[in-house]
Amino acid sequence: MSGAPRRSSARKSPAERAAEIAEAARDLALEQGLTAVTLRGVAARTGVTPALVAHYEPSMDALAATTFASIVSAEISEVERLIAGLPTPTARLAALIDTLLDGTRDDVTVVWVEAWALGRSNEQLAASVRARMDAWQAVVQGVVEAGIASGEFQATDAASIAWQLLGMIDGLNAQALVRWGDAGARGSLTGHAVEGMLGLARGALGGAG
Amino acid sequence: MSGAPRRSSARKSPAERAAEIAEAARDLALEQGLTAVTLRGVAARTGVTPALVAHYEPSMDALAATTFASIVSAEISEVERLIAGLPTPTARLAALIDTLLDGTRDDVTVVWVEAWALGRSNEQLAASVRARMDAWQAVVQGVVEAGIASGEFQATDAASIAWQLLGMIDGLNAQALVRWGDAGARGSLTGHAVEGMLGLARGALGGAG
DNA sequence: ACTATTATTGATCATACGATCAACAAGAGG
DNA sequence: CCTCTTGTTGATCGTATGATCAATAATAGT
Repeated sequence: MSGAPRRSSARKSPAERAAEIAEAARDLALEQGLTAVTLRGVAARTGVTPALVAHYEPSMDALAATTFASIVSAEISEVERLIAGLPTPTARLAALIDTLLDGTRDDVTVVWVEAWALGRSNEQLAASVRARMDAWQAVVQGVVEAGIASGEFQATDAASIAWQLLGMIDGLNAQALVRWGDAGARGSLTGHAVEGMLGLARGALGGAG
Repeated sequence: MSGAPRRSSARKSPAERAAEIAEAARDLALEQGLTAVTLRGVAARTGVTPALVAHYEPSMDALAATTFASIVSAEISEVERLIAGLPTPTARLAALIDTLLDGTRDDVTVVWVEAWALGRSNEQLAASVRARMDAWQAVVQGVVEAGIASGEFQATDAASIAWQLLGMIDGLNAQALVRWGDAGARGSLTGHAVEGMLGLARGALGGAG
């Protein structure tokens, strides 16, 4: 008799419930894309009513924006942690390229591509996309600047190079989304391309990982 | 009195009407994105009833796919025509990169980005995207192969290089969609990157256009 | 123990989407 | 001029979305 289905979800503190909703939205976005972050979808995943989700979130546009921010921020932190231990800018850049192109983050790529598309009708999301792009660029720019300072890289405009590299990575990952099959030589060719931008000798970035 | 609004649209031959609908869908996609290619949207633009559009198109998924194919095919033909007159593979590659990154095709870029996103729930569109990507890749690969044959380019895997270059271009254009403001150095940096891939001397691709 | 607060629900509204079908009307063929 | 074909419409169905609001129930405070 103890298993009698409770009609209403257990009452929780606002902070706890808000965290639950945010987590449900995040998981949903990673599994099925930002498009799946819907009022009813998030509600079902959290185990509550659509009305409660609406009660906690100002609007679904806003939830999409914060969900995107949460996912990408985590990605950035993860990569920062990964390259922090490496000794030289060259090694850090090679590792960054390698990990971002190894195909283990396709779920995040889906979120990026959808965010670009949805951003055209969701201004909050668009703003969040711009902010996260800036954050990514800052990370890459930092590595490039360090390489210039140490004399490893022959270049002047670290900011533009960072944008260029991110564009390459995003484009290749987006392609792989549709063309999963030849994820092969992505890494090493990108390495050669970056060597060209940085005035490095061929193979300086170590080819594929 | 002659201006009495006719209740029904003038009757036309199926071929003519089908062409009207296709054109309306195309224009709509270029102006507002593939998402705007809706039953009611296309109908309003054509000046007919939603039911008539449904009568001519097997499904809206199919219309999205053919509309995408139409737009991208036109883009490919245009670029092919543009580079056909140039003397060397180096000049053709430089012109190709330059025209695809000059920002005059942002409407097509929107269609591409939306197609990547929508393709996840529209299998016909996804197939169309794959086909058009292959077509683009064939064009670029042809130029690269010619450059290898003539000895201008130092490379072996023309196919992979073509994919890499297209990925770079797509990614940079997608970025520019959100970050329109610094469209500046895209071109020349991409040139240096490609020089790196092809074993060319720095500046061989002529820098920015 | 009683009350005030508020987390939570059920019902409902308005909108937009794709799709179908009987009925109408414009033109073609005899 | 009449009839048959068919391009075209109006109405309608089913679904999915975001959003709002009065009512309920569980907790916190006294």
